[in-house]
Amino acid sequence: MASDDLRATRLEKAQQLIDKGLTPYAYRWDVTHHAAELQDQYANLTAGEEVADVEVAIAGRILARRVFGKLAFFSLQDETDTIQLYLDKKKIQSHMAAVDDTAFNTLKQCTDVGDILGVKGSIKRTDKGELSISVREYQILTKALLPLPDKWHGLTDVAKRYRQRYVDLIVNPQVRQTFRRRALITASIRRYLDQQGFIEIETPVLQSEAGGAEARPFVTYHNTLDMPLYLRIATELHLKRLVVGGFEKVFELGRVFRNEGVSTRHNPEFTTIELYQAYVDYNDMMALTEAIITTAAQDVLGSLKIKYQGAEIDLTPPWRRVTMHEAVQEKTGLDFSQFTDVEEAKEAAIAKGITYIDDCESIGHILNEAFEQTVEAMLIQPTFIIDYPVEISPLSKPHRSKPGLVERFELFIVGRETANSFSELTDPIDQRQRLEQQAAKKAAGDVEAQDVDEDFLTALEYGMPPTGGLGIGIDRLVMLLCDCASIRDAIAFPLLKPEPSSATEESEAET
RNA sequence: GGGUCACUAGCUCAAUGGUAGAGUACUCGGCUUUUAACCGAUUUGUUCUGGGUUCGAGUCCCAGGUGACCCA
Repeated sequence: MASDDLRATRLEKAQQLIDKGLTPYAYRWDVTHHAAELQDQYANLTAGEEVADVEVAIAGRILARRVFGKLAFFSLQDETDTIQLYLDKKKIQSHMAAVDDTAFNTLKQCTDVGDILGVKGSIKRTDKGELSISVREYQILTKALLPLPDKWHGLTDVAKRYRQRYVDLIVNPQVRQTFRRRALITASIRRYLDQQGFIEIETPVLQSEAGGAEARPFVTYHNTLDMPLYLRIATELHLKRLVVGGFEKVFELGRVFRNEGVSTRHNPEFTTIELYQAYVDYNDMMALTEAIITTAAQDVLGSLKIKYQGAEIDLTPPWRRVTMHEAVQEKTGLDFSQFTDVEEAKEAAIAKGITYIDDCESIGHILNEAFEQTVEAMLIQPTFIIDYPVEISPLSKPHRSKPGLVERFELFIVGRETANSFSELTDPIDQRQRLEQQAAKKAAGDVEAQDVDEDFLTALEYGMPPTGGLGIGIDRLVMLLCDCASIRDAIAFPLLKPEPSSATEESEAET
């Protein structure tokens, strides 16, 4: 096959290096500069000008080769940027005679696009205006055996980009930028919370009961304890135990796992931050949500006016606050607070075109369906939807003035739920009843309902201070701030089905 | 879960049911200011998989795989 031919050619070149007493896989290279530094430092160097009395050393991957008889130009890419190498035969041969008396030929014959090269040299800007390193010495640090994708068209096959993210990262600079920004976003959030006096405490991923959210968990098994375990679906119940224990500002930024479908907005493992602050309520959490997200946007993008998939989003606080009832009434004309009977509410909703509500067992559930179907996608600018029905909020404190509702909000940006928060339910008796209702739904076959977490209830009986809690979907925040259309663009290694060929190899290996 | 679309050389893509092609990459030769370098030459295939229709299938039909988009 042709790919094997290409590989064989490169293996042959690696052997040629060995035959010359060189190695295709070096041990180290002293790097003094990065490409971006040099581009910046010599930005004012004019075309044709040289700075011969410096020596810089950089290393990176060869992205392009333009080879002439006694001169060559390579483009070298390191983590920061690319820079051109000016490779003059005479200069290289005179400096490298001791190592390889045919050093320029070796460079021409044994290097390929994709190889990793270390170079030392001085600085010049060529007559054509390209900043270059005028190379005195080089070393092939790593010989690549596989060719990079087409230099002009790049790698566009979406499946291949996700499966071979390393190739995607090499050839698509904007992908590197996304993951650099992702790291800046999480660092910004941690820094801000640290400044506010929060501490991060890690809670268990493996749990005997998966609670804190309505979702189907992954199941695993502990051999020596001989018991099933669940991968956490939320960090909520353990962080609240820490509040009971006396931590007043606590959070965890980490991975949770939900055994559900994959889409442009869902990956089975995703990252959330949950934080809990004693002695405050959901109003304080709205202010904190604004602060965390605007700080991250400023730190990463330097602006609160951002573009997402062509839409202008203005993150300047304060963000609009509207109750779920008002939002639904605005779109449908239905005032769900007027209904007293489930069937009556159902008929009214169906008349307005709301579908899939046959199984709804409460007015609150119908309201939520109406919200998801008519309002959610319209919430492009940041909007807090507040005051949810108690039936869909088993962990929130009852609203202090609106019966049937809880003190809860969700933040929507570009039509997507981005944060979820409530005044936490601290009454252990009420909490027990709500969890028992969940358990009854689970017993009736609802795979997303939670179990009664007895130890959590015990903790509440020792007394939890009034507490505001907040969860933010980090992947969705990264999507927003990095302009990613799919959650897979915000996750370095999203979950994919194994390729068919590797699956058959595995089944063969079993025997 | 349902619908639509895609899958051809390492990469990006062509090909009325009638000999599978181009660009790029690779290989060889030339070249000291290129930057998608250029010029000349050679080479590159499980057309996603398995069936079927047909004298003949990359193309039409059926089933499956993987993915994208939309809907739930």
